[in-house]
Amino acid sequence: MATTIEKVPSKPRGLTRDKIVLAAVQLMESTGEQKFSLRKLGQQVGCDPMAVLYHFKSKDGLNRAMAEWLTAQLEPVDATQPWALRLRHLANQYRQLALEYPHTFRLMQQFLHTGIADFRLFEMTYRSLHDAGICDGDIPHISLIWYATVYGLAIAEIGGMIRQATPEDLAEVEQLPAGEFPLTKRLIPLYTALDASTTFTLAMDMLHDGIQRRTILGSRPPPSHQR
Amino acid sequence: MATTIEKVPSKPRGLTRDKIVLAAVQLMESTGEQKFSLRKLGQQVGCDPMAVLYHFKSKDGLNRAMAEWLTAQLEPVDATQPWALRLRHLANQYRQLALEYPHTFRLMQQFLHTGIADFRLFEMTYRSLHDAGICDGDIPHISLIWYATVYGLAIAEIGGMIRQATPEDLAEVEQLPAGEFPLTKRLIPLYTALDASTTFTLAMDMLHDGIQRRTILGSRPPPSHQR
DNA sequence: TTGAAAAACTCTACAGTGTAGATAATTAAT
DNA sequence: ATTAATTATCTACACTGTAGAGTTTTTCAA
Repeated sequence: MATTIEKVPSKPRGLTRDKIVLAAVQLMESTGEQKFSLRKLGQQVGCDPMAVLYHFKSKDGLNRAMAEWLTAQLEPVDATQPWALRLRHLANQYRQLALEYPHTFRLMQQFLHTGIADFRLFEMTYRSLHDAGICDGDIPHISLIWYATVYGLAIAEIGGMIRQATPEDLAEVEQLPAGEFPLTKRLIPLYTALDASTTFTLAMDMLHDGIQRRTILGSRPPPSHQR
Repeated sequence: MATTIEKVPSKPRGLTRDKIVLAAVQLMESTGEQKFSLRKLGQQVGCDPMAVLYHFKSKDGLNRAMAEWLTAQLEPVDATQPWALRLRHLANQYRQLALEYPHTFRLMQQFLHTGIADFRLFEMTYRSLHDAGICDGDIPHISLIWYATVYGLAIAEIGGMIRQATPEDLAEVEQLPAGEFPLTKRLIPLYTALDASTTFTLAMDMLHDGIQRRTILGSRPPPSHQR
């Protein structure tokens, strides 16, 4: 069933897949996922809603194509740079993409295997980890961890988990019983000045340090988790 | 607008909120988010669909309550254990929850602030990080990173990103041009024996090692990221 | 016990959704 | 020019969340 190369059946005239996808992404970002609908999309691109459904078999198919488009926006990293810089650059691209297309980005969670663009990115990640000195046996685990972390951070940010505390947050914490939540009460003010990009950078630095530590040259004493 | 303590308006008879939420979670897990509907839920609990909407103001409100219920399933960690064990235990609980309620778990992403149950968990995390020796100024960043990572890993697993490679995957990679994807082709067989729980454990170990390294006692030479 | 206010629940209706199936318009190929 | 295929539209259907009015049930004071 392999989703190999789609044999483009020669598209004569009218609206192309690309135009529809682009309009779909724009609509998705301006209305949000809830309000998004095929009818509105059809109205936007000036065609019957069913035309959209002809090009992509279903709404699901359209969503997949949108995710694929997003993935394609990521540009390849410079292979001459040191591995850590490459991963940092790639991670930042993911974050930027999430911030620019927050609603569409969530689709990337669901449709991970969107096509060949993914393999391009995987290969880049594998290459970086290999250059870092990670042995083949560990690369699958670590590349998955890397992606899960980047996605997790990006979605935590656009989902509102990583954000500055609002006055409402402060008021809410204010009402908590002091005895049970001493640290929450002490720390909540620090959230008012939180910088999300700092959080992201710190997270990736910690992860990359951890990766380096798993290499032969990376650590003086072998890691030896205490358990 | 603080979501403080809901003043229960004395529920006389019939179906309680709890029963509805429980049935909703079960329905969500048996049908998936797409097929879930208020009408089916009403049929399941034996009442008019509008009764559900009376107790929770909207479908959104119901979803929030479901997320809240999930959060409440997490049991407090033993405060006498060392900090790393506590965090590990909590992380594993999250993972187990995600594996048991994959569809409902995704709602937790959207509705992070679900009530007081969250603060209980936050306080536990803060306490662990504090006991680890993290200074107050770093705790917000690191606790956010911790949650983003745990969520990211859990959702990557239930979303199918962290999984063993299928024969279809192998066939798909087989067709890639060898020149451009040497590592992908070399590594893909390793995915057939991938163990997701190992990946999860490794990720959390790396994160916790990184946390320990950020403490005063944790590292011989101060981290000093090479850039 | 009675009356009335409040709460809990149901009914009906409506605008909006994705999409199957038949139809029409356009393009390509012989 | 006549097919045949592709591309786009139209109609219809089952289904969705929910507003609003109506109905039942519970609570509680006189």
